Amino acid sequence: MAPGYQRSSTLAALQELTDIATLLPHEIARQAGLSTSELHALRHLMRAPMGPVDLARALGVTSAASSGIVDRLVARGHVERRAHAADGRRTEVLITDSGRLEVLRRMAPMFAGLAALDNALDDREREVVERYLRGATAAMRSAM
Amino acid sequence: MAPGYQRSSTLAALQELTDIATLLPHEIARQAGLSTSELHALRHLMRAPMGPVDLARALGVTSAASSGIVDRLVARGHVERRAHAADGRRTEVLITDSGRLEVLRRMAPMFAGLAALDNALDDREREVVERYLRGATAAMRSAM
DNA sequence: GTAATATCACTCACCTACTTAGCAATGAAC
DNA sequence: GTTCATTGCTAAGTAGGTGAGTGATATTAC
Repeated sequence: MAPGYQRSSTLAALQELTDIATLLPHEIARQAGLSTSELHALRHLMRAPMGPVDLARALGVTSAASSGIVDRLVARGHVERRAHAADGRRTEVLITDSGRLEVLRRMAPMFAGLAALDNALDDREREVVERYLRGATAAMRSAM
Repeated sequence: MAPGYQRSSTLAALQELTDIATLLPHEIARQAGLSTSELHALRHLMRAPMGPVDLARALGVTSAASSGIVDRLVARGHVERRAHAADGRRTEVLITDSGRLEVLRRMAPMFAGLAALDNALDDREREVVERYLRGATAAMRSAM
């Protein structure tokens, strides 16, 4: 936290949360024997299949790096490549059950905790929390 | 977010915040011409000088890597090494004005936004937000 | 006081995972 | 049919990490 800004308990809590949020993917990846890029790739692919170039954009890397990430995930049986139905240039990368499970079982404790936390909020509290979270996101975007 | 868990607006907002929080150091580092490890080193050193091994622990890297990080920051004029007053094995790494400014001026918009957000909370709201943030942190720790 | 052990900070060799540049195949626009 | 754009890859090079080892220094045990 910067000098000149009053350090409040909410700002301290936010700092701790964002520090943990940065560490978590590294730790989950380490447990799963993956790099953080591989883990993030699996997280994106859990939502829907995507092509390597789309995956590159989602991960913020080049298409060359994306090819390598997909190669390594294929080698582990976590994803598979398929030809695109309509566009001969493209491939589609789909997560396998192995890949999906690798992510889910490690993140399940977090999801359960977050769901319980969320369910404990009443409507008014939820509104306050959401406004704060969106405000914090906007504040961070202003430095980007 | 995992299937089976109800996706609420607060969980969506939290997801967006944690994604941004992960991207922000990369973007700040890129703007400053630093690696993310170098940026995090500067953030730690803004609080107090520390030795390379302490810095290694704080950053989660080996002492070899820490030496390299310090080397590169010295080369940029962002830190300096000094001999330790009492322990001949140790050095102390101190941030310079250049290094401090490099971090602060890029993060100032975020700090200002977060301070404004914080100041807009009344006591009851603050209690709700802090409880939520600490709960979210605990949920993430449970997956580590 | 001396020896054994531990710690600090570094160097070196090696490795991983990225980038840049370039290419072949394919699709879009004309 | 030609030109331009996109996809996805390979090859070469780079950045930044680790593990192992080293010398200097401090601490502990005797």
